Amino acid sequence: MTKQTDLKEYWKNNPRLLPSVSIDCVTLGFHDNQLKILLLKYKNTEYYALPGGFINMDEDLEDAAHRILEERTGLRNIYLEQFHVFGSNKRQNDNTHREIMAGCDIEMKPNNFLLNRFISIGYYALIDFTKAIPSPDELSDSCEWYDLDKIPTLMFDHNEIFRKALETLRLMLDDKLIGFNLLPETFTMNELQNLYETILGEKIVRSNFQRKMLGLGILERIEKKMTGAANKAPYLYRFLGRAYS
Amino acid sequence: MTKQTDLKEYWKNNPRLLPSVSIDCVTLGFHDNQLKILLLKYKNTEYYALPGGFINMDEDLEDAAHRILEERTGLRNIYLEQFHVFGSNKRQNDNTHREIMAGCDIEMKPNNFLLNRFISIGYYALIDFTKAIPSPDELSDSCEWYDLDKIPTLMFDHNEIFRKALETLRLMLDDKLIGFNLLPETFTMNELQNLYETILGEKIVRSNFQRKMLGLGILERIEKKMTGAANKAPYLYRFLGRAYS
DNA sequence: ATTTTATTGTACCATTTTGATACAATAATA
DNA sequence: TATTATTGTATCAAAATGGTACAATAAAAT
Repeated sequence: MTKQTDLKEYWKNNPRLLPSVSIDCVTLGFHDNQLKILLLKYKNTEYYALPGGFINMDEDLEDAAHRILEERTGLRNIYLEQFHVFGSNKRQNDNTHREIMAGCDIEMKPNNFLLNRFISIGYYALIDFTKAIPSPDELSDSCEWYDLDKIPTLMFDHNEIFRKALETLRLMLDDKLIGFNLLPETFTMNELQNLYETILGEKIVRSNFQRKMLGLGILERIEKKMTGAANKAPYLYRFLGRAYS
Repeated sequence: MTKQTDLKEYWKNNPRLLPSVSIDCVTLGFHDNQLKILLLKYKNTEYYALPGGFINMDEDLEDAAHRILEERTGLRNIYLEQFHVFGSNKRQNDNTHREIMAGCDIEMKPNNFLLNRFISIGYYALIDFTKAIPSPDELSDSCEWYDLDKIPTLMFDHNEIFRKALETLRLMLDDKLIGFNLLPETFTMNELQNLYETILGEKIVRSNFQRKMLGLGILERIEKKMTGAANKAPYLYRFLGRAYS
């Protein structure tokens, strides 16, 4: 499915995919003290979108989400969580689909698979920015990180999907200790705090944050990190909780 | 679709429903200090199931869930919340479907709609037990309340769906103040506490619970309720939060 | 009519958690 | 050696929570 002719054949015919159901992924990474989201831009259009895809006929929903994310990031065993299903009857737009396909020189017959109604299952993925290798799919010419405050207008209801993902993430952050999935193996307390502040969108008092985190008993203190800065060197920490799959 | 012949026609043919997607509802009520769940039993079988259904081609997902619940309870404007999608590839069993249909004297052709793969979107519904009028669907001969600790083995993955619903409900109880949907218009503090204890599965110290609930500023104190018991009469309260739709 | 009983509403105190400030320690620089 | 910026931790006040106590009271018992 890498060659253009194969691609055309694939999307012209109705492939063996589970009808009516799609997956959209809100894929978050953390870099330069900023939360970033991975977005696609379709070839020869101004349409931005969340990475997404469909479910193979014999594929578990969960597996499909992992497969889709692996194709966009190169990463396996990503931390992925379902957060909502978007099922409005009018969430799609046939013309948009046609323009996207036209951008790839693919003609859509009226009975094309994509022109059916789809509900979309939203997953959010928390990944280690340093390990991901974003790569566009066959229909898009870019797959890039965007700052959360610079998200462009997205296709269909994808902006709403993002909003709901962030809302859920904020709700679950303390409860499930999932923030660590966004950091590399080792990190300083300051990096962890910046992550929390960015996700929650509010400042936290440094000493209290440190007390809380250390009190959870989930951090292993490693050696000090000599940053080269003219001040006391911070410790590095490692997250002791189970690695999520 | 009330007569038997219509029913047969309906299920024999592939109706205009959104393929691959079903809805299952964990419908909870509170009565006699017990949480109850609404379950169906299919005609002439030993199969118990959550009330569920399908989505019409032009129907919003949310609307479909409300419609399905209205058919089983007679209630509109139920408090309904999506909590998870169940999408394992092997969650269904064709023989079970055939037995259920056989119990209704309906023959299933190999290409019958029901024999396709479905993912199921789980909703939990919190309803006022006193207002609901449970009524079975065309395929079942009973639609009844069961105590949570007396739930029989359910069809497919419905026991897991229930478990996940309860887990989500516990998580959301304090955060979203949704428990009130399970009570009638007015209630005593004791009834409210019993509800919380039942959902959370643990005892709460009475005075602290009262302090917490009154402190939220969401309860209006009405007149006293003369229970006829030989003790101080409790106040009745009304929930001041917005009524959920 | 008075006492008894069970439950309610609330006060009270001890403990824990949280919010905010202060300060000694320290890696690099001046 | 002093300076600077940041870190790790201590400390204190305020708020929230857990637990006990007790007066109030509706109906039943005496």
